[in-house]
Amino acid sequence: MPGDGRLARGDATRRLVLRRAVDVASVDGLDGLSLGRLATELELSKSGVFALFGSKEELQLATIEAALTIFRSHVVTPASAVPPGLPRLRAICENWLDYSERRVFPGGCFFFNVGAEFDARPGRVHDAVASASGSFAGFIREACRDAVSLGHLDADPEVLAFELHALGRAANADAVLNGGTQAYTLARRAIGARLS
Amino acid sequence: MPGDGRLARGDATRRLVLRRAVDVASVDGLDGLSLGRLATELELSKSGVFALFGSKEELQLATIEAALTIFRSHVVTPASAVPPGLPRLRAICENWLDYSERRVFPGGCFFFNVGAEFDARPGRVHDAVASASGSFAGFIREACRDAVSLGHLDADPEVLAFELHALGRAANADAVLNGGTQAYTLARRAIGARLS
DNA sequence: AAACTTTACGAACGGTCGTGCTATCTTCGG
DNA sequence: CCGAAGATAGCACGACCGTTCGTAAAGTTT
Repeated sequence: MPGDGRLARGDATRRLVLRRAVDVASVDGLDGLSLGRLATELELSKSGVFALFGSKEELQLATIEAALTIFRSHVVTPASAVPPGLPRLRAICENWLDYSERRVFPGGCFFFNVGAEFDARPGRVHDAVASASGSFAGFIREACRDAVSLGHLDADPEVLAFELHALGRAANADAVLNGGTQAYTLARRAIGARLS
Repeated sequence: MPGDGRLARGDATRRLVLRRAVDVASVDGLDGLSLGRLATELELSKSGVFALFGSKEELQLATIEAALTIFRSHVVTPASAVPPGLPRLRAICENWLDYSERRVFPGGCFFFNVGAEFDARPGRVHDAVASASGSFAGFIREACRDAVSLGHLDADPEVLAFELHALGRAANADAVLNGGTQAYTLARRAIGARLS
């Protein structure tokens, strides 16, 4: 019986599909996702993939959720393990730049891409993206507040959080668009200047 | 005879189509552009619109070119008219934030959106977007170099240019995704701190 | 006025999209 | 060993996609 906490068998296929879906979406966007393409690439039937999610929108939402899990495991969770204040703030920035630079998603930061894709469209997908993005922004903000209230830094925490988030995203954008690693170098220098 | 420098008369329709195309693309992306949709909305025939450009890719490239003209007229050209150094640098930032905040394109900055859309895909559209984005980044960089060499500021001009560009784009991204104007306020505070 | 080019249209094409239905296959409790 | 239930496949649908072709007006040139 589903819903009793045990894994349904179909969860294996679901995971397989979602793993591919996040990679595809990071390059071609959540609109670039297509049931037929996923099915062909994974040698499944289109209707089988469809049945796993029930609608394209549900597939998109599940893809966001899957990407969020990966993002958290690379950036948020390890940073939460280091002491609050400046050390944690540094860890967040460095983990995020690594996450982008190592291309955990082949198209660069998943949420940067789908955020730009859905920023001006209404609907559940927009809301999910905005919520994920806002949650990470809040995480940075809290770390900045800690660093300031612990006396590690002297700055307006709201502005500082905005700056750090901005620098990371710009590095991702420039590096993916133009290739090379210069953008990460610039971002690290700017972040370093802000966190000293 | 075409190509002799005079305007073909079909340019009126072409302009009409492109004006709509940049608006559509700023919200739904260059892939979200469709010949049929443009034709329906403008009460033209699909084949007529198609014939104006010859292929969808050419339509996308022409749309980028049209957006570039609008962007320049709002941001680059007026800033070029103010004295080089710090005044021009301030003008660039303020013009850009205004351009984003006033929604010259309904989906926010056109090049932010299509940059994120095509950053990881190869092809002529990617190259055109990268070139446009890089050209504006170069414009900021030059203004930063001027400001430093004129003694208006003391900073690494490369890093400063990266920071300013990053802050603007982040303000656009956050404001379009979440609504409200708080992101612009934060960006203006951060930019003001950098330019004093 | 005749010849020709430009501009736009309408119909049709092969293809892919998301979405239903129906059937087959696997799995597992009784 | 059987039957129920879930997972997957096969097939068909209507809609929309970019593209092609033939053609009818409108404008220009001779």
